[in-house]
Amino acid sequence: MSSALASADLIRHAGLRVTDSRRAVVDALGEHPHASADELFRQVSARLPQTSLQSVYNALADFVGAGLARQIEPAGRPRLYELRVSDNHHHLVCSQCGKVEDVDCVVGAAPCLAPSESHGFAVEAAEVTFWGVCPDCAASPL
Amino acid sequence: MSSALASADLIRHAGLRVTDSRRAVVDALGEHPHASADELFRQVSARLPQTSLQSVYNALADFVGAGLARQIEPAGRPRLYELRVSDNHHHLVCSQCGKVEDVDCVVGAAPCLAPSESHGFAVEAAEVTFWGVCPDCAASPL
DNA sequence: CGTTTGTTTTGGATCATTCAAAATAGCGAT
DNA sequence: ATCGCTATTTTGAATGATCCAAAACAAACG
Repeated sequence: MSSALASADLIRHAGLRVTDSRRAVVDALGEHPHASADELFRQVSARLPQTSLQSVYNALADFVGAGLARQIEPAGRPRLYELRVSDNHHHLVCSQCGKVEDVDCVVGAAPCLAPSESHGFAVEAAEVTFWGVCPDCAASPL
Repeated sequence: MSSALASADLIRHAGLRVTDSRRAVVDALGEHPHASADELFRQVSARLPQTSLQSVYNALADFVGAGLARQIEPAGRPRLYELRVSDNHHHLVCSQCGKVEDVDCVVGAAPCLAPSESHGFAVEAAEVTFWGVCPDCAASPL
């Protein structure tokens, strides 16, 4: 398997020490993009039972700090993490089940980065969240 | 003063009973758009000391339910409330001090509502948050 | 003015996240 | 291979924002 090596390299190249729990978190994130700390903890626990939730939080914070992961925070939901960091994409969230899909930047280049009035702010980023109902939830009315 | 009357009307027309604390919350929201429950509680307490934080939460939840107020939730910050509900505008948040400004819908009508791929979702809304540094924070480096 | 029903209060619970100190383990140098 | 330095993990507890539920209270209608 090359994925074990790959995750180690990702971590090392980010300037972090390679540990079992960090590898497990990276792997879990690869299999479950848009997962919460808690979901990742459950995934990691399956293979590395001694890992603590706190370690998952630590790893995620380190990854975000090192630019290896990004976090998103849909309103009213726990923070989610993803490995896709190199591009500026947005998210589509199911308002019923919380499922998240990636959405490429909407209108071409960077109109996302141009509010009509900037109130003197030095605008650094624009975050777009689309809310809707996913196919599964549309099919099974509550 | 007409504002006391105005807030009562707003509340009544939303189908809610008019109470001192609700009026106080509406008034505080008028003076402090984009305020958190806690900030509003402090404002309200100044004039109505017996009011509880829970009542402010209750009032805000009722307002949101009745379409009188809207809530926004900038990542990593407590929920904020605003009375401006009739239009679909967005927000510009200072990443340092948290100050929030309104921004009218960016690209004209509703391109905000058109993600490039919708993954089969029935898209209902788009939420845009611009992050930047406000003039005050730019002037006074930490 | 009394009744009904919605609202407020009080006190506590919950969830996600963070803090801090002690124990442990990478990994570069020996 | 081992040492030692320092980063990381663990453990246990704390925090902040929000919500829940039952009892006391009050607005609005007749």
